[in-house]
Amino acid sequence: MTKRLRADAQRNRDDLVAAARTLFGERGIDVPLDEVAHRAGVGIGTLYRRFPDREALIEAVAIDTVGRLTEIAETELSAGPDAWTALVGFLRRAVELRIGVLLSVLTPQLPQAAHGRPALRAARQELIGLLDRMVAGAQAHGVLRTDVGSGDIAVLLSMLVRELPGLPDAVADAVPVRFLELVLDGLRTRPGSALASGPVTAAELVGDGEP
Amino acid sequence: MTKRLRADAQRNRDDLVAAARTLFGERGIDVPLDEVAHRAGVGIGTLYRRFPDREALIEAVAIDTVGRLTEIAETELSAGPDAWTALVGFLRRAVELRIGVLLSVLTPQLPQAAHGRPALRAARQELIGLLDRMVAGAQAHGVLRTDVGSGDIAVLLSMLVRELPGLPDAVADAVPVRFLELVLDGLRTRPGSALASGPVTAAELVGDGEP
Amino acid sequence: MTKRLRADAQRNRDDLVAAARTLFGERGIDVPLDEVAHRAGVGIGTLYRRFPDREALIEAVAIDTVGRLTEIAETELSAGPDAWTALVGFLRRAVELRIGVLLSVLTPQLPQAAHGRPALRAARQELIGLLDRMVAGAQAHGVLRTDVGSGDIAVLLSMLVRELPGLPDAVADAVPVRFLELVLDGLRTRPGSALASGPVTAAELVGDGEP
Amino acid sequence: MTKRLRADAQRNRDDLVAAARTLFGERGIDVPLDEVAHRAGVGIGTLYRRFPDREALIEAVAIDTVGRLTEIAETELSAGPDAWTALVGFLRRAVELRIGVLLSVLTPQLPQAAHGRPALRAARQELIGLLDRMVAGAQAHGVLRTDVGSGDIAVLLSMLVRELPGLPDAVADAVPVRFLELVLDGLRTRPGSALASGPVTAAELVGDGEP
DNA sequence: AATGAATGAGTTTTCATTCAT
DNA sequence: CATGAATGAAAACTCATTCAT
Repeated sequence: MTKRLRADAQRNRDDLVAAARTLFGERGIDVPLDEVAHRAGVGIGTLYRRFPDREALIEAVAIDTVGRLTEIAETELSAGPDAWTALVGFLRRAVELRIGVLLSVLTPQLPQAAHGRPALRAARQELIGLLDRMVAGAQAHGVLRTDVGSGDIAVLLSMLVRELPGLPDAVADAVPVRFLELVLDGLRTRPGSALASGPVTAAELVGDGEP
Repeated sequence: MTKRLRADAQRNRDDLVAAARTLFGERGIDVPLDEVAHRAGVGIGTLYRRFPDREALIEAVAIDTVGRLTEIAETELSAGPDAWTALVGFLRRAVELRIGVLLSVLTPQLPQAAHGRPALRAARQELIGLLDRMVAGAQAHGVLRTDVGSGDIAVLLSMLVRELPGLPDAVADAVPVRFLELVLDGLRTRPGSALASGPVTAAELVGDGEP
Repeated sequence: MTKRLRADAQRNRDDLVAAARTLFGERGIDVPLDEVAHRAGVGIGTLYRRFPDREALIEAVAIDTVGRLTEIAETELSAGPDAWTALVGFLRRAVELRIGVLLSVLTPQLPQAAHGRPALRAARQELIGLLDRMVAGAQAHGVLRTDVGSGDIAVLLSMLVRELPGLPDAVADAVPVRFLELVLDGLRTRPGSALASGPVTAAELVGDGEP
Repeated sequence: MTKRLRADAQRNRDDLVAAARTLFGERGIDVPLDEVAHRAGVGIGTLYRRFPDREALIEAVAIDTVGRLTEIAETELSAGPDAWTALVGFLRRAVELRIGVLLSVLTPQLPQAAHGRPALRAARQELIGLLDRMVAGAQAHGVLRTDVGSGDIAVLLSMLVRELPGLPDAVADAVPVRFLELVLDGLRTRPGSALASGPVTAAELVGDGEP
């Protein structure tokens, strides 16, 4: 890994990632980096010392986000009575916290190079493994329809938590949760309904090989 | 309305709106207006003569989009055997054509002033009326769950057709259709499942009075 | 001369000059020509048909202005009991009407070429002759100090009627008249006071030879 | 005030104001900001970092100018044997240096907001106080006519030093000084001559309260 | 290591001038 | 002749990135 940062430098780094996560969410991935630095309470020079360009900052936010999701997935899997309960719990908590945008949304915006950076690949691989376990388990129990895959779950989550700018606040707050429940109803096995195409696996999403 | 444009000027205007629709969709609402003009095959000056600023162009695209949706809704309502079939047809065709982004996504990005411009309000009002008819009819027939409203439909459509940048092409193409079917399964009346909050009407979305 | 214009074309031309005179005064010589055309109630194309470029329009306004001043000077000279009275009357009426800006202010802004255009030269020459008569006469009578010339009068007038942007309306209205009276007091012969430099003749102003 | 700038930044700022002062004078308030930056020897970005828009730069030049006038007035008042001498000295030196344009000319061109900015108001207030002292003193001694006020002096100065574009250089150089002397002759108390309207105070000019 | 100043390329916007209708 | 649409060069303004302090 990289050298351990001095304590204050580490704090700055964390503040920058937090500021970026918030502003990327609120105002889009194109916010002036000046503003990210300012919200983090540091100078623009400090931002650039820590992240050589915008891409590096995006990657850091992506890794941070994937990490949060992984934690949630682990907790739910170990706590829950079965895979479907864990999947539902995972989605509800992620939606609640509005985490997810970056898994498939921002991450792929990164230019080729960044895409395959080891740190991000590794973090992603771990999350994908957990998603696959939840999906496979829930399908084995017969409660999750079999024409969806872990990739569908990942995209779904990204879609649900993405900001829809301009909605009245009350609606914007309610929508992700409402739609998740709607979709959960649609995800449950039901006789006679089938999607035209086959399941999308998480691995397909990131263009890697098999997990 | 405003004075009728000369034939060639009208053609240019149409080309500009078409170019903007495409580019806004492909590359985001921030594309250089230069490129919009170039793709429309006119000079930048012509763009600015017709649309005094980016906002005006966005509004034009928004009105255009709402108009397309209205047409589809009218066709389906008059052709279909019942309201639910019309609603499903409407959503399938809109998703197929990837129309919808602007109803609740771009439109609200407009600054306050533009928001209430008569032309846009009027177009929107008409579409909302049709959505309400489809929703109310399908609920009367007992096939659409009663805890969703026309506003849910509008937001849903916007969400489904919004570009999720960075997905592999195959996935990006399949996702909106797959998810629509999933959600349609979730939308059908089913015993014992209910959303926590009440229906969202389309009127709520735009901050106008009652339907 | 140029060919006589059709009646409506002549009216358009006059309207354009009037609009330009007003707008040049109010907003400076750089107003968009679009606005001049619009205020005159014609299309921009019409403006350009009549005046090939901004310079030509300025020249037209200049000639128009010089003509108005000439008329006033002639009236005062023929009506007044003596040259000094005529001079005072000329200045008071010109200031009252806020005419004068263009004599030495706008005119010289014209590029070389325009400067010597026969029409403007001729008009100017005529006015200069009248100014010289008034000045020489008033000095002969011993009432006008002899260290000023007709050029001083011309510049003075231009200075007095020039818009001083941003003054409260009441002040802006009062100032030219107040200052004219102040200067008239200063212009009267008085023992013991003399300007460091000699009189400035109107001919010097326009860089022509002797009249 | 605002935080102290770094030494080199302060130097740049000063250079920018100096360049703007010169170019505004020579070529009008509309010179391309590019050229201001270039003459100051910095990039356009530096200009915009320091002055967010043209207006801010104008305000800075205005404050600078008012400050110079204040200095001159203070010197003359403390050095001179009496108020009239101080007033004459003040006007002669200001005219000599061609300072004054901005007091009533540029300053008021600023949009409403800028107009009342504390820094400019304060600087102006100080100068107005000095002008009032000179005027009142000279009138008390019976040498300055009583139907003029400090506002007349301010406007007069602005008028005298304003560039009259297009005059032959020799004339343009001589005019302000010549006319000042003429006006000084008109300003001296003289029996039987009175202005139609009352004195204009400097306070009236800027729309503030009483002197 | 942190800071914020400087730079200049990229965009937006305006407007004089030309030209098709 | 009149009109107003189209054009593109020029000026305003923003922001990513580098660098001196």
